[in-house]
Amino acid sequence: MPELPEIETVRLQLSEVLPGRIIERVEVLKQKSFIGDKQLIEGKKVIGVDRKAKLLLIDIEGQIDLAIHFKMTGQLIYADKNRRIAGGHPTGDFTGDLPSKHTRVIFHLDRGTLYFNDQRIFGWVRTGTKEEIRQMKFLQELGPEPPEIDEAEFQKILIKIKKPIKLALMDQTRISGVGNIYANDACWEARINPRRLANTLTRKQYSDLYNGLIKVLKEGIKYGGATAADAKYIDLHGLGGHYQEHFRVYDREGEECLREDGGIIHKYAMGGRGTYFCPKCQG
DNA sequence: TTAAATGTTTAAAT
DNA sequence: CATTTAAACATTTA
Repeated sequence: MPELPEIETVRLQLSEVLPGRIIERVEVLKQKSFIGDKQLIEGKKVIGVDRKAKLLLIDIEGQIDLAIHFKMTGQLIYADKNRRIAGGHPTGDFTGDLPSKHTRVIFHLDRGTLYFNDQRIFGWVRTGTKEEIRQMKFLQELGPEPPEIDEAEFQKILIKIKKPIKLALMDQTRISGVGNIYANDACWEARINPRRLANTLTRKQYSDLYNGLIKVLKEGIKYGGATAADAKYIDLHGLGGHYQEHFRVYDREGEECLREDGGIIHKYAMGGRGTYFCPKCQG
């Protein structure tokens, strides 16, 4: 569930258990999922857990970072004899036997175990010195994330982009952290058609969009991110977030618009991603 | 059987 | 060269 609120939720949860732990051994089950030298972190202590947009950064003693990108289906599960903390793409792996068939990397800790699972193998785990990680192309090209830019800066960035507003919001090199769910919901909040070109909004629309985006991102974090609606087994164990119960338009095709204007949420593909909107209030 | 899935990454086109 | 679009990546589920 890789979007800023979901990764932030994972960060907050892991911050409760990882600091102070020693990574005794790293077991790589899928070579494609691991980049770098595992010996850089073996035997080292975890200092803290940070995040940059959708990238999770685990701070390791000795100026080392462990960067983890979830992409579409990555998940991180911490398990010890007392509890299990899971975040990322919601699947039965959260509560089933570990390692599962999707486990790609296992971090054996002095107390507990951290599993990196990734169904589609798009995600990656990477080790490096803090400098090496900072120099990564991905981080170098990342734009600012919404909470750290104000309304004026937000407008300044978007007015230079000549593509549909929803795609502009999802362009990580311009604005980072926003993915498909929150881009869809932010457009609804601001009553803007997702297809509208980013450089053609009115002053008020930039303002509404900025506020709408901040609102849905904050709400996403508040509810612990989104978890697939069909992941009941996860809710039963208290391992899932609840933003999905507050979706404005995402995954609501055919349902009534929340504004009670009688609109029915439509869905179509734009940029290869599901795009949802209400033809009445986002016409 | 075909389509789609919370994201980049790379190649191609403009 | 900078910007935008399309395909690719690999697997599972509807």
